[in-house]
Amino acid sequence: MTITQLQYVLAVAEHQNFTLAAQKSFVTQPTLSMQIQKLEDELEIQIFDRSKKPIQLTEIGKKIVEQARNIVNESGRMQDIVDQQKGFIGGEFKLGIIPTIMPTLLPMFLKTFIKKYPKVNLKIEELTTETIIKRLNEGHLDAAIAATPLGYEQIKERVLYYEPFVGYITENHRLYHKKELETSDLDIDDILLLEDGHCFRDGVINLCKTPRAITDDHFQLESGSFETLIKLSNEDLGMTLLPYLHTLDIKESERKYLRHFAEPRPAREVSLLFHKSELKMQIIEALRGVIMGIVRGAIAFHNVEIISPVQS
Amino acid sequence: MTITQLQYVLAVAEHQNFTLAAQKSFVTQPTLSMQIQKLEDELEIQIFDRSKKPIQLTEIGKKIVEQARNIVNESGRMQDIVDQQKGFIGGEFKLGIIPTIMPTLLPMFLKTFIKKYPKVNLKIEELTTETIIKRLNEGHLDAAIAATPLGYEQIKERVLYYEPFVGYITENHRLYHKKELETSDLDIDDILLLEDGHCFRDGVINLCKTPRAITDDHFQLESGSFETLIKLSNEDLGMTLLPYLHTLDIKESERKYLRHFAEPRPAREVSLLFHKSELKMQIIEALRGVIMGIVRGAIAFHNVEIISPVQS
DNA sequence: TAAAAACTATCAATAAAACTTATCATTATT
DNA sequence: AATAATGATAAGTTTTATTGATAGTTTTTA
Repeated sequence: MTITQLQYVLAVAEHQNFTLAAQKSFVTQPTLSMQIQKLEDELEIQIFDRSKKPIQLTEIGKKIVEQARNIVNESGRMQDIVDQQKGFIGGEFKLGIIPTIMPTLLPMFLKTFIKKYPKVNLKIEELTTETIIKRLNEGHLDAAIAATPLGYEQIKERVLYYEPFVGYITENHRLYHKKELETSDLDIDDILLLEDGHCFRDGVINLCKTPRAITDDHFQLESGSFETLIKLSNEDLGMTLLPYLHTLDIKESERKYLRHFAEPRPAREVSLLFHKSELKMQIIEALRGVIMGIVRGAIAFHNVEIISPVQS
Repeated sequence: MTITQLQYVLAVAEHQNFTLAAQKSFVTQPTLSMQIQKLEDELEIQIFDRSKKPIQLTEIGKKIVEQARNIVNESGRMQDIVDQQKGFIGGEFKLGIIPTIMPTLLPMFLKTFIKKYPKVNLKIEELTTETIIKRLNEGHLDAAIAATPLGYEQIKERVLYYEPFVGYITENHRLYHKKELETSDLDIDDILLLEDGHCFRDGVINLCKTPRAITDDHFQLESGSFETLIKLSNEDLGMTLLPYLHTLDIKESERKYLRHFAEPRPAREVSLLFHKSELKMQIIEALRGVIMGIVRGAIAFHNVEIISPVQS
């Protein structure tokens, strides 16, 4: 049994197709077929059920894949150990970010990060939370930034900051004349929300359970942009909640519609996610350090109470 | 990086000698040298400091070895997974047993075990607790039976049974005329004990802290046999404590010296030990099943209160 | 339903690697 | 200083992984 064979198995398990898996592994299809057969012969089991199309894992195959992933991960960590010892922070690093965090957070830390760690070859992708989890489990992402808590067994979460929501309320709304909002003011049917996991923290109001928040009788919204929400809100279709950082670049003419909350402020928890195998942990820690530093900076220059990073 | 290379590294780390490590790995010395160099080149670090004699691990080398052991263990588990799926219980299994448990316990379960699991090629070695821990960590033992608790980070313990101690008290001893002993009767300076970890359980009296129990002013004892203790006791050098199973084959003429304890009986905890990686877990479970069954049997045929297996 | 496409297995040839024997260089031991 | 022990190096051999070509299936398309 070789590590290479295990990598081939993982590739086939993932793509459910020998030819494609071979391409992704940068070998020809016969190479991959033969190596997998060799492994199957050695273990005296069938890993894949080739009669089904697309190819399926056998029962035992699923366990083999799980263990193979484990071994391949642990092998990958060998280089991590060396890097860590050398104090080397570098190499390819794939980071996923959800759409509602990407435009506000990324510009804040990217420049600082690539300047501080020039040897890291950062590859950033905008992905949904669902895709992020899948990619992290498959090892195609090294880390991700998303709204939490998610509570996946295989994924670790490190809170970066809590981002309060700010109400966006136009003239004709019943709450327009309130100076400060209370969580008790909120009527769930009256708020325009995005689909991804916004959690009002500490269980004040937990909106996690509404995967597609906007399911009014009249319309459904699947856009991922707060711009859309603002526009809809301007059309008097309801109030909306914007994460604080998004409110920083709202047009001057619309700022008058912003209403902050009184304590306890509803907020979304934004965390750095990574696989529990903790591969490339030095880079993850470096990234976390940079972002947390930036967040502390943001507090200094803006409203101290707006962004509250986790104590540590 | 290959699994074979990692195995070579482990061999050298263990034997501190390339030539010997090569022999143990069933390859020639140049093969091993070259493969290790290749790995060092690939990782761009030195794993071994060849200037020191015997060869030493570098700082980073120690971490590499730790991770290598991890990967090799996980690789070994692949066959376990297959075996488990097939319901196959077989292959080589190396079991260590401490000297004070070996003669009484082994005859009780060996026949049953090899009959029930004929495909297991059991290799049993009598070893000290210290050696057992070392071998389990190095992967040269699959499991062991010893007095517990030991509390090693890397080693898991599964209690097999609690074996009460029975006093052996000759005519001239002050306690000879007591029908039943109390733990409060015991005078630690007056008892002949073996060196290995006898623990009076539940903190009644904890003798774990006396690594070499017999350190009288007059003599020291390093024998590992209760026979010796009995003979010394017969010479009026003090009373002794014998594990219950050892009292079963004491000569008729000496049985009159045996004194059982009143509750709470001091006892030693006897456990099955194995590495936390849980390699060959099916065989370990099979072994545990057989021994626990035998212990239950012993209770049925002897004194129910003598051996109390852990509830489960 | 026949033809085309997609996909995996097999075979022979080749490139890469792991391994061996022989030998050298260096470091301990006598 | 001689000897033994030990690891590195070199050249040659064996083994293994990989490739390109192709055959055999199954699925998709026309």
